[in-house]
Amino acid sequence: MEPHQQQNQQAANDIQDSSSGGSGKGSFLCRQSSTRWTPTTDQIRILKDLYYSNGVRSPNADQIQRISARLRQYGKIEGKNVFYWFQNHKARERQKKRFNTTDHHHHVPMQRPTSITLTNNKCPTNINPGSSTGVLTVGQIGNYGYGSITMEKSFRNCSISACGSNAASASESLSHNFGWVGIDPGYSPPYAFFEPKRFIDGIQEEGQ
Amino acid sequence: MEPHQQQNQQAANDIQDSSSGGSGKGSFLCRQSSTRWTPTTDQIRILKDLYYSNGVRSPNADQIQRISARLRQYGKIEGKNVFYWFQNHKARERQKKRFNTTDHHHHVPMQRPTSITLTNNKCPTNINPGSSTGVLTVGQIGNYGYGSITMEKSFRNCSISACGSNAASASESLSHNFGWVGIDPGYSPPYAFFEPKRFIDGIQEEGQ
DNA sequence: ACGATATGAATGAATG
DNA sequence: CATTCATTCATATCGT
Repeated sequence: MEPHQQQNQQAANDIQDSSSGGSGKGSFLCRQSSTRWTPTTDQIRILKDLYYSNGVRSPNADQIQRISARLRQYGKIEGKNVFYWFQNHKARERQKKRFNTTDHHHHVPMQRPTSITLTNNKCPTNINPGSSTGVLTVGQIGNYGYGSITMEKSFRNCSISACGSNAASASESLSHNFGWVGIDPGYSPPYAFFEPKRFIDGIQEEGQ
Repeated sequence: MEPHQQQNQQAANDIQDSSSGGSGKGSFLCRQSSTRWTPTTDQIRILKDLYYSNGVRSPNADQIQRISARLRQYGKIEGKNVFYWFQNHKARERQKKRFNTTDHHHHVPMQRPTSITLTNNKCPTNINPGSSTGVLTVGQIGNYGYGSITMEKSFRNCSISACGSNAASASESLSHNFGWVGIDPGYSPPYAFFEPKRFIDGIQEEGQ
């Protein structure tokens, strides 16, 4: 993100409203997919300000509305744009950090290398805490627990296959089984609607 | 959501299994590297059909079993996939509406007409309904016509051609729409198949 | 023009 | 059910 944002851009704006245009692109009938939202500098500035100065990471619906309403002054924008922006910004900051922690900053492709892409995420053995790339993290409004990037629960990375327990799951891959985490009979979550664990195969026991 | 259906579909994934028919094809071992389910177009079509035409929102374990069994003929799939699909689809439909609408539906104790209810079709560039590749379109079905299954996209190096034996599935797509898993086509109960309230709070047919 | 990168958008999978 | 995370696709943009 920081490396270089798109600095140019006309603030002007807002562009074509709908349909239209046909800017080149070759295909008409572009259904909204073309011309994805391109934030203006002002919008980006405000978004980053919210992100870094106000600690906003995952705004809820209400906040999103407010934010998008505010940003609308600077160009066309929708709620989902704001939503995705925060999602992406957060995810990418994290992702970038993940590569940077264990190793020195190298130029890692980190993106599908056009080849094998095993994408084997190395379980970050130790994420060095406190490397908040300039994040101020003031206050941390009402977020859930994550506020700072540093304390993210990245244990999720270890993913399903490895983390665990036995490698037994690897065996059934040829069948129709589910490499899904083993069920834990007897485990009844408080908020149990029915979890997928229940019906996966033939198990599908009673309703909890 | 659907403006561009992506991903290489169809299974065959499962690691390098037998490369029957895989032939040279450039690089083998492309292997999709993803452990997550990638629904085929047919599977998506059916799921949407269930969702929009049959009002299926939160199928219970039993329904999930049947649905997944039915979808299995179009590609690898498991119960949890169906479960998650409905969960996500429903959640996103709501969420999108939530932060995109100008109207705050805050719990107003009484019916106060003052609410704005802009209800503007926030749908960015609404796609004309009914574009869902010929699904039946019974009842009202909110918009969400985004079908665009025909759209072809650039795949990555890892082509999926070897995947085999589907492709034919596209043909029958228009016929058996109503042939729901265990139900006789022809009699399509609105929401008959799931019993009201299973073990959780009934949420199923609330809205639309 | 391409190729690489940055980033918007979408969605499967989980968790609370 | 809502929220969040991870992954991947699609495309705008920049560099050479």
